[in-house]
Amino acid sequence: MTIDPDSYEPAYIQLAGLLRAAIDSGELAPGQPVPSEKTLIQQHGVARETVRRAISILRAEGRVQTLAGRGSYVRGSADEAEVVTLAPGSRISSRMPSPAERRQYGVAEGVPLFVVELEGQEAQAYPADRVILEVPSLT
Amino acid sequence: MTIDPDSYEPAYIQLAGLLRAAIDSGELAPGQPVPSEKTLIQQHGVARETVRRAISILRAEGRVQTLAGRGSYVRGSADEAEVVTLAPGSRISSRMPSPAERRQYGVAEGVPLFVVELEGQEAQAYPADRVILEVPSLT
DNA sequence: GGCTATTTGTTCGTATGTATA
DNA sequence: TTATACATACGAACAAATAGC
Repeated sequence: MTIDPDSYEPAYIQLAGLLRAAIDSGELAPGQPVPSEKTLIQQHGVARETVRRAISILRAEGRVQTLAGRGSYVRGSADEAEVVTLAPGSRISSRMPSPAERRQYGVAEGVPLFVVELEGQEAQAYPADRVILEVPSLT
Repeated sequence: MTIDPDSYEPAYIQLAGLLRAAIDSGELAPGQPVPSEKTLIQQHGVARETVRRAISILRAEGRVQTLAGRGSYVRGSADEAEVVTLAPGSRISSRMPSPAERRQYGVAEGVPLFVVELEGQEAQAYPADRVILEVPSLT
């Protein structure tokens, strides 16, 4: 699989696609490191910015986790997600957090934020990569 | 308000903060254009990439909308959001969509995706910038 | 503790293409 | 057509974090 610089599709999108496919196929299994930037630059003959943009896409999709000075690692599909039960009448929105919200709620870079609002109560927020919301069953 | 290149805080984060504050304070009102890249480069004495990264942050937060060849514009806070009612037993997660998902569900660039799963049914997905999820009241 | 190699993070410069006015 | 503005992509440099010795 190679990257076509003349494609209508930007190189960083192509590279993200290659890496996404490798993850989805199991070629890159959870816990395994994604090849380093330098390796990807050499393997695909692209610039560093192209590699970094591709990685950032996978990070935002929750597929990999990047550690400064170490590398990027494939995340498990359902690693450890806390289940939060929703109260009746709750309204849920999701968006990217501001830095202040990232700090306040402990949200990783590139990860969306859940905002749960309930009439007469203060809004609650959760990192979307570590929390699943649940509507209680009737039983 | 100025940007300090020697700060521990990256210049693009500082600039995003300045612009965010300008939007939140109403100095930049909904519908108004954000200053152009060239203007921001000159006003703050930073490189183009610094400006572009700052803008991309605001875009991901849903605060601005960027139109190629024109500029970035401040988005209205609660423009028009569809309310989707959740069935009992639903489980909700949120993440950035892959390109295929963006096409399939009509999600704008930099906007998270809601994924609603219900036992025994196919998962449903919604663009998080146009949809609010609601847990029905008991009444 | 330090030192070194590796890797990611940030910033600048430059160039080309595309879309809009 | 020209000017403006955003999108992509290359190269380069230095800083910061990490790991191993």
